[in-house]
Amino acid sequence: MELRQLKYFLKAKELLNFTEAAAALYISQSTLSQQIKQLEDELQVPLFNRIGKRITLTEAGNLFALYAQQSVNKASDGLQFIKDLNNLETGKIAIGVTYALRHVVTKALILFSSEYPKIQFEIVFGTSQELIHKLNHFELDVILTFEEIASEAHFKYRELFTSPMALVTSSETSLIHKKSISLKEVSSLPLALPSSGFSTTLFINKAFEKDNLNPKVTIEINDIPTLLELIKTGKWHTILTKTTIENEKDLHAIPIKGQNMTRTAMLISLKEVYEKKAVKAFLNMLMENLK
Amino acid sequence: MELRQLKYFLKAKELLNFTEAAAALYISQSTLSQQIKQLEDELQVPLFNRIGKRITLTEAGNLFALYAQQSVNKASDGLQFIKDLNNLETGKIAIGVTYALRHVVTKALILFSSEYPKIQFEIVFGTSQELIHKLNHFELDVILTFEEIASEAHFKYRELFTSPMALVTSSETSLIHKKSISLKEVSSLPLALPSSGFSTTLFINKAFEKDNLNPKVTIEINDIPTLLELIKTGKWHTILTKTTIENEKDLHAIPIKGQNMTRTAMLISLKEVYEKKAVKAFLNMLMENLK
DNA sequence: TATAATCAATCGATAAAACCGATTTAGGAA
DNA sequence: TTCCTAAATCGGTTTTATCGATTGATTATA
Repeated sequence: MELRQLKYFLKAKELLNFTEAAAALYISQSTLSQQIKQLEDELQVPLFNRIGKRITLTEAGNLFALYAQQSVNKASDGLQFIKDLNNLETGKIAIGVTYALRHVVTKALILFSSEYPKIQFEIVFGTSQELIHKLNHFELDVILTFEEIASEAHFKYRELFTSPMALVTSSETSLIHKKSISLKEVSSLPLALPSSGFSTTLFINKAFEKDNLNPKVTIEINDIPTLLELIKTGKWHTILTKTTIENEKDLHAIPIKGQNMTRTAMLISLKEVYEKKAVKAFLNMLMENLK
Repeated sequence: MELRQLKYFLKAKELLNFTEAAAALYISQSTLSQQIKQLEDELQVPLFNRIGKRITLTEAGNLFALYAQQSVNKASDGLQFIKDLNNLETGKIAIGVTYALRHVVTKALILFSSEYPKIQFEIVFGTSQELIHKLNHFELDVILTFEEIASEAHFKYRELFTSPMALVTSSETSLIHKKSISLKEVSSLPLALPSSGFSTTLFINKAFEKDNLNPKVTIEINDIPTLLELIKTGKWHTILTKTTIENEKDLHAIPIKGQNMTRTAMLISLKEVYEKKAVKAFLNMLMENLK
């Protein structure tokens, strides 16, 4: 039993005339006869009565038609659904973002959703490690994060922009007039940093180590909004990429001096996994929006 | 898109391993690869990600699988349904009966229903002409009636039994002691007959004509139960086949003398129309029951 | 009533395609 | 590295879907 045969049968049922049905199907009458016969052989029951040159449906034919129609419909529904998927009329995008890049995503998200309102989103915030783990387990389509120390062969990397590492401080402190600040100066300030799992912390700790500096880290915290809350009190300072506090009114970012004190924001996805049409479109819009 | 391909795809989806799926489907891995590829080409989207030697489902694959599964299911449901039909676990039998033969049908009906309780029945009582009309319009599978004057080529006839024409009279009348009665005697009695559309009436009127007799028909009526009601009063007599009043307690049948005074009960069906399994089984049981 | 037209079935031939085995390619394991 | 394994690819074979022509039978019509 094949969909082809079911379609032939349904057309023959509709027209109750093999010759016309064959014409409507763009096949020869001979072919139609044979395919119907084959279907009947498989079901071991005639679907049509052959009364002289006329045909009528048998009971079996009439009842079987219901199932045949549904089978054909489901298949064509599936085809239609895939087409919708390609036209961005359905589908889901799962994005992982490190907190530092949340503004980049939200801006693109708002724009994209107004153009393709039917596309669903799942946004996952987390550390780079967490997100990469999810990416490897096919739970995410793409992640937005800063460059990794070691690049992996099965990932596809797309650079977005660079952002300097910066001392983040309350707008109220006396530091805000400085154009830039050295790592040594930073190390003497009371610091509250993201937990060691965060890539920014990993990155900056390496820099301190290299310069043999001992920063005064009094707080480690794994939630950035809470961290920013603390910084706003003026009692602590922290170190983040400048992008992270782009839209924060009460905070100020002072770039840190040094050659390697900039980081590159990247898109990371799996090289060999088919990239959904919707994801492609979203990423294009996101990158376009950065220019 | 063919059911074959959908089945292949679903098996591959289930095992996530082309080699194993091919083995489970009793086809070569090469064939499976090709058929999946063909399906993907038609949908214009990959269903599987090929990550090294592993495969995983794409979003499209995962969503399409729902439709594929339903399409396959509907087709196999159809097949199963037809099998049930052949096993008499479903289906409908439409029988036309002339009133005279109702006991024959009801007896078989009760017996058959206890063996095949899932089979539906539609019983249509009517005159031979009415029933034959319905038979020709495929509204009935088979009819039970007495032999027709003219047999038609596109009908299939099966004889059941013969039954004498009889004068039917109330059990109270003085006639009940007679073993038989002549047509001439009958013609002198007050008669209530079925309407002229009934084959029994057509039949007996021809016999009267042949013998140049003028029967005293005071009532014609097209409903047999009402007719019998009238006969029970003893005021009238009627002429029916003996079978007609088989189970009537208050009535008595006296066979009419003469060579052609018996009628043959028959099954009539359409020659070139497929006879349902259920109908076959029912008619077998009916005929078996007459022995 | 003969004749023509029509329709489904059948036949033989052809083109299409499903399928297989062998080979290639490449990832993953030892 | 080398071996093992899984999917893709290639070339050839078998199967089958398809066609055109014909047959057989029914219906319409002249």
